[in-house]
Amino acid sequence: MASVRVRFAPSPTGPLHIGGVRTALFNYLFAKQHQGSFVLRIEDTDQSRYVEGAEDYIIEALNWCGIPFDEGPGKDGGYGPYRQSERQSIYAKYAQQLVDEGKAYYAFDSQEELQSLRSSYEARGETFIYNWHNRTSLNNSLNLSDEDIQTRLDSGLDYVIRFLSPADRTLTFSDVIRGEISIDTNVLDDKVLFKSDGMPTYHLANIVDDHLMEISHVIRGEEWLPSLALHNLLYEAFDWKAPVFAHLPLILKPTGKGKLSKRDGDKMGFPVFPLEWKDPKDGEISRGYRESGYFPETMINFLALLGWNPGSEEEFFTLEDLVKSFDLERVQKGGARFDPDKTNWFNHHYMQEQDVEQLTQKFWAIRPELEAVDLGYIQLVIALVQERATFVSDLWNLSHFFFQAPGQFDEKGIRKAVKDDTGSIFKELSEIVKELSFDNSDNIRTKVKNWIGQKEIGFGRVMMPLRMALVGALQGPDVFDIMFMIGKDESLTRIKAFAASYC
RNA sequence: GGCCCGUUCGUCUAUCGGCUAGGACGCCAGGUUUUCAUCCUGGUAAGAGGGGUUCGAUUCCCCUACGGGCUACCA
Repeated sequence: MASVRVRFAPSPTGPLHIGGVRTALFNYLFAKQHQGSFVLRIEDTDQSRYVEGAEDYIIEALNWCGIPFDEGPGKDGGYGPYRQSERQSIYAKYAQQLVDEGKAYYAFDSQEELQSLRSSYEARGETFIYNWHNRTSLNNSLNLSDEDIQTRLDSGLDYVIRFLSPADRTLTFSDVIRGEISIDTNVLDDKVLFKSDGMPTYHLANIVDDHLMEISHVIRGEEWLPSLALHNLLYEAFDWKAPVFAHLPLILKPTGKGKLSKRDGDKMGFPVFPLEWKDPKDGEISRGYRESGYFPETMINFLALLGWNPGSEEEFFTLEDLVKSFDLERVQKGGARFDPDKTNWFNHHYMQEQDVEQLTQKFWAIRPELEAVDLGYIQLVIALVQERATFVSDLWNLSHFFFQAPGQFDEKGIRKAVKDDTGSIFKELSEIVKELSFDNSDNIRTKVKNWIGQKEIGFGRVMMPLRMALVGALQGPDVFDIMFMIGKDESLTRIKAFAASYC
């Protein structure tokens, strides 16, 4: 049995968006599951759309997600080079072969001519299609003598090579996800295979490279479905065995119409790119999942479940789990709306799985005010608030009072917590706390609770203002854990400061 | 407009002719937390419409509607 080889073939025209990441992920999973190879091929045949830095971005994004390629730029697996711009010399030969065999032809129509033809058709409410019904009246080699063709070629006239689409055939081909698809070749156009700038179009380069790179399965986005007929016809024309095809559904906007776009993220406040991206042209910055505090595990998990499901009720999948469970045939046919809420829910889950020590490091790294604080102390704090956080950036809001006295006090909390007798209660409480051993939080808890019990004033009368004094708001972990952490002196200081301002 | 693909709770989805249509996110309620969050429990909510086929259709077929993609010398 031939080995499995799949490829992810993005065009370096900008940052990779999460739809692209998912395509890469599904390719990766399929390859690993079959002990196959995951190839990265850069489809940069359109020089005008090339964007500086996009290729590096793609590679970094795959690495961050934990789905590195086995073969690709800088990682030769014997099928390189992996940038189509570096394979330019290969394509002309194949285009020429099709011309020689009468399966393709030279076309000399200028882009302006074609444009005006399209416009005039459109004005009549029709669509211009360059194919069997008009190719004999257009400016191409089908209508010229061999000498005329040669003269034109020799004169350096611009030309493209177009595929000669067959007429009156009904093509049927299969897709792993969608089953059988059929199409009438009469509606196909004579696609340009080779451009006048000497570069192949996507269609030619794609087929030639997939063949030469011995790609066994093509897993790509649904936007390529309409090209499947052409691609099959090309395999047939070259007499090559076509790979197995699988077309993935698209990722749609959370609300409204259409596929997910960069603008949706800006508008609704979530990233659509794995990594932050700065546009080299206008300097515009697009948010990235990494920079926004999402874990790679989150990315992988939510993308995997967008359009695929295991058939069980499990929701949490690591990359290793996915390699085992993934099944192309269980991929959804319809497009899936992206759900930012569920993505955050996944991140909360993976936050809980984070190693406390590493989490402490990450937290410490983004909070300059913690520079001089003992890491062991920070780690104890993190352990106390980790379950409440969704992002690393949440941690400060959840824990600042462990490191510094509250700078301001929540007004609503004050109204709720402070009563007429709060001042006298705090006075007495301070005396009690002064005598307490702060060896552990249980001791503080027991003693203070006993005292409240004896006083018969109700727990809320003490606990609420105490929390306000310590935290600055009616929130946070257990009050006695906080007291234990910040220590006796600091606890007393905060109680005193609070009493001075609010009692 | 033409071609192709699709259509189960608001969202992601299970169901491969026979169920009170299941789960998750969100939302709501209750419990825990004498706070907030987490967490736990419960609730809310769906088969686009119309025809067939069948003893029986969410499931198979057709039509319509709606959604999506493509329709470049872009990928």
